[in-house]
Amino acid sequence: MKTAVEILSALAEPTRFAAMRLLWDGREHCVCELMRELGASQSRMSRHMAVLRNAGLVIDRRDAQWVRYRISPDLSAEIVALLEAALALSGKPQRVAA
Amino acid sequence: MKTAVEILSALAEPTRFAAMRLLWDGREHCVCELMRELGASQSRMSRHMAVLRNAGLVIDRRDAQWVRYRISPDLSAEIVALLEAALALSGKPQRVAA
DNA sequence: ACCGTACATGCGCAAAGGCGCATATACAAG
DNA sequence: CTTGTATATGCGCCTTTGCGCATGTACGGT
Repeated sequence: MKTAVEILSALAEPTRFAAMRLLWDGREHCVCELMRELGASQSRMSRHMAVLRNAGLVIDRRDAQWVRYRISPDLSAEIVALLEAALALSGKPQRVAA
Repeated sequence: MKTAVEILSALAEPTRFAAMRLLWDGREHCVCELMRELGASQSRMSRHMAVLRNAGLVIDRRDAQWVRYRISPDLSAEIVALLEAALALSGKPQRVAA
């Protein structure tokens, strides 16, 4: 059982959030691709993906040398709504209250 | 301008998240009330509220000895959607992917 | 068997975050 | 002006977190 705070913590990091954005296309992405796209080192990317996996947000699958990550197919509707809201937010940084 | 990660970071802490839940009724709440409800010390509560304020999620108003906090009235629809999704999540902890 | 690619992880370090304690500030009341 | 209540903040401490480096592991190809 993952709490809301656990989910939010997993998302509250730039590299992880960017990875979720990339994975949000629903397709599989290997770590090497995420590394390249996000300009992250190998160990760094691997650890961040482990955090997202532990949060239940993504799943991984071994495919030959590669490990393919994708958005967990078992996400609840509530979590999907949270992710959609967060990703919608990222495009347009918010003006602070007047 | 607040980024999605900044918003998520502000929410990714149990006391702050709980405070947002309390404030979500739209009314004003003084720090002393939040302290009592959440079982937090005075300095702790004060600092957490400062984080939420800096994230643009709440605003404060001095009223005699008290400082009344409330949800910022200037939240974008996107942030409101994020908060609603997060708060909806908190009631029902999520089962991890099978 | 050896090598190359892809990924995970132990280790140590440095930075950030959360906390308590004490103190400072703001305000009301007497 | 002093006292009491409410809130903010400087300071130091400790824990957590993110990172690089090196190494371990998994797999395919030769």
